[in-house]
Amino acid sequence: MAALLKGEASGYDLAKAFDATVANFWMSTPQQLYRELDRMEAEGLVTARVVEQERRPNKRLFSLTEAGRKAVHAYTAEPLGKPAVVRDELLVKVQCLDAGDMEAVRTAIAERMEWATAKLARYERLRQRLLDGRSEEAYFAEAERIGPYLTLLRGMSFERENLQWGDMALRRLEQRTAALRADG
Amino acid sequence: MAALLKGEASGYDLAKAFDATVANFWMSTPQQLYRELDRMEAEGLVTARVVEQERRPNKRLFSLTEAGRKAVHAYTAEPLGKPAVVRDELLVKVQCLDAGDMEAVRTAIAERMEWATAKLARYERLRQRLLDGRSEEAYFAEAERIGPYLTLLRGMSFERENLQWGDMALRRLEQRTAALRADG
DNA sequence: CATACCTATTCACATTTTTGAGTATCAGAG
DNA sequence: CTCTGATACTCAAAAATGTGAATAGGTATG
Repeated sequence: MAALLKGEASGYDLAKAFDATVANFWMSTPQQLYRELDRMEAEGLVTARVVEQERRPNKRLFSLTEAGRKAVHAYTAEPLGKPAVVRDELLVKVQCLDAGDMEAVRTAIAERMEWATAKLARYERLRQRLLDGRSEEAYFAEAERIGPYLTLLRGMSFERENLQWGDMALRRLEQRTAALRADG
Repeated sequence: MAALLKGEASGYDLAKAFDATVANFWMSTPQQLYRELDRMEAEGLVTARVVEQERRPNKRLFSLTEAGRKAVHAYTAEPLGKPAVVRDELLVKVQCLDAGDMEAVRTAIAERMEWATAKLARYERLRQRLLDGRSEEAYFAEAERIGPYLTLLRGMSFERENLQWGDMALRRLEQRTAALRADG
């Protein structure tokens, strides 16, 4: 979770930033964040600074300590435990499609595609903001941090794949129902 | 979990079949399977049939009941709760790459690529087994069940994307270290 | 003939994740 | 002036998941 601390931020800020940037490969609820932050504070990896706000509830701004920075470094160095965890209900439905409600599955795929389109658009906006007018080449050469950009690209390619696959699947299903109808 | 019951099978069989076919979008431990099977038996969605084996421990063969079949149908019809859950440690490391151990992250990406290659090969073998000599066109037209084939294709495109992205990322990182060295 | 791994399942426990609410303040809409 | 919604958290409890080992016979390897 230390992944998200590249600047000072409140738990609330993080929860939102999460959605925008890392939701792609890691999901989380606010509760989890706060718990982790508390834990990390106890371990001395982050420090909290309470900011009194006149017209808002107080918030705690967290920042990485030297120890935290080291922990991040150590984390990246250690071998990765598991390859990846994917859990996609849509694909479960597609898997049982032949014994299930074909029409509903089709709708579900279409919905997923819409959703992917929207996400792709958001990613693209974020990407343009990161690039800030520069070419990708220039960005990779100049930018301070390229990690987030690389993960963003992975998220984009994932959503594009979703779209392509969905398109293919819908076409195939249509062909099939047409063929089956013709067959009797 | 009802997703995997298209034929009679023991818990052990399922656990293995899982790895081969659905591990792609759903992960599970044996315990979870057995627990779910017990639960589903209690709910009447599956029936168990004990098979005595001379030279092996006895096993219970499960099959879907009519109620189970209906439950599957109902499941595919209901709207999907969450889009998907991805949780990839590699991308977390890539995200912190700039504050972490660049060399280690590079190794991790390379490892992931090897792993993806292996997985792709297994998927391809499975695909050939499903096609069984037929063309894809023919398969979609004739086959009894196309759901598993569609999810398999999704798994394959996912791994291919992993490879492409990894390749790109490694190239960029190399370029960058070269550029930074030249810069001082 | 010892060793290790495969079948087939179960148990107990630990950890994680999710769910759903509760607290409190302020801004803007109607 | 009330109501909704955003900010900024916290708590308790349930549900799901994962860990690690125990059991117990069989089969293949050296």
